[in-house]
Amino acid sequence: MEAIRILLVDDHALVREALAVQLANWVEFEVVGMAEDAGAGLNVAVELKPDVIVMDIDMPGIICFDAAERIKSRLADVKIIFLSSALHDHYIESALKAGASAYLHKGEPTETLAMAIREVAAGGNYFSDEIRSRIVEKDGSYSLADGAKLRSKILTDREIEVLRYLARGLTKKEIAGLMHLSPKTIESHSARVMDKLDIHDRVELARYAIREGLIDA
Amino acid sequence: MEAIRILLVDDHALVREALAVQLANWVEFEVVGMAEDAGAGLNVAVELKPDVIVMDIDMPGIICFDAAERIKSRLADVKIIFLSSALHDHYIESALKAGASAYLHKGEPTETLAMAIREVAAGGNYFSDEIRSRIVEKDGSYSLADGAKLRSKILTDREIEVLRYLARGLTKKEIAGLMHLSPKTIESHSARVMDKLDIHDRVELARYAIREGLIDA
DNA sequence: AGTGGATTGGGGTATTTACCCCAACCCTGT
DNA sequence: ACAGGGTTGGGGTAAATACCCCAATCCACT
Repeated sequence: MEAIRILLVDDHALVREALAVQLANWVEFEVVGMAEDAGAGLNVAVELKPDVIVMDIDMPGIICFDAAERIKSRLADVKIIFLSSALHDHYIESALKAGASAYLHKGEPTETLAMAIREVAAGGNYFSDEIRSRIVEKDGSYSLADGAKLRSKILTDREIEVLRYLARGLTKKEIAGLMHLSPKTIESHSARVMDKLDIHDRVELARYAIREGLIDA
Repeated sequence: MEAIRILLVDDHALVREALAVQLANWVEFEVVGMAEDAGAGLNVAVELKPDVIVMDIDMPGIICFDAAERIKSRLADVKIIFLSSALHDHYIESALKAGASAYLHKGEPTETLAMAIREVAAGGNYFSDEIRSRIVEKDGSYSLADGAKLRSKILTDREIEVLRYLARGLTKKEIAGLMHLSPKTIESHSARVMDKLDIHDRVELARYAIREGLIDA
């Protein structure tokens, strides 16, 4: 049996190395490369063509989902496993949209990660229990269940764009300038975002955006 | 030579186990226990009396500094090493006040952690370069340098209290009600906080409070 | 062809914020 | 005894926010 070739992506050298050593306990795994951010992960991935990419998401925004999507478009066969300490619906949804084969909590023991790797390498999926209860399968692809969608009420692209500016403390006038729109339009988007999220002031909005990983604190 | 007995505290099972395996590469280290949060760490520490405690700080507020302080008061000889992916002045200051012997960034390679462990076990200290530039030594104990203190300007108790409410999105009127004070007083505190921190809107204030661990996102 | 959602924008208003001024009071340290 | 910092509050103003109303455009879906 051939080894499952693994690429690790995590911005913490300590965690990265530690995971690599851990996975070396399984003879069927071979960690062929590591990268310290999603961008580097993309480059290394196309170069090494691993079977499975284990990608840590937590800190620096949503670029990892972006990178994952681009990786999948170039290497259709690669399986992506997301590791996270947060289980926000937005993360889960983005991961699923990016074509993740697995999503698991960092709190799980290494055995679970090993199982997930074997599972996805064989063409399957793995999702932690808390996540499985929030997603639905359809034609072999997964998406957020409606219940969860209601919780992470679906914001449109434009709304999310405005939300990110709002949550960084820009005034509506400033945002209007940046987006080449009327302040009144920003006002409209802002009001609809607040309505959808049932949030009624900017501070709560900012905290929401931080929790959902839309911006850093 | 006797082994250095180590206790690992990290809320991610994956990271915890991975670190343990990593440290097993050094014969002079013995990981005698692990805990998944600061509270459990306190209990395990008094039970096992390790030489060194490696404690991860990132997520759940400031309890770890609290726990660290209590551990130090019960086991004066134990050395505490903090791991963090953030280098906020408030964290550093809290860690130093709690009696940390080392503080290092998670981005460092495992060798650096090993070095730090050896160093503190021998009675020394270890701080990453970025940190060493921000702290000063005095009579064997360390504290934040004035420059850094200027950046994390010293807020009074009352100011911090008001800041925490402000950062949670309460209006000044609501805060005044909660604290049995005039809205004008809250206004005064708020203005002084913004002045000291050189922050000019509530959203930035909230993000500051979240970064500093004063509130959760 | 027509419905609906997304995007864009305007009018108006009440509340809240940020910022300026000022001044008591109390407590602590010299 | 006196200075200085912390805490408490007031008056006033300009800006920003939250929230209500409404409507034109455009694009996709059936």
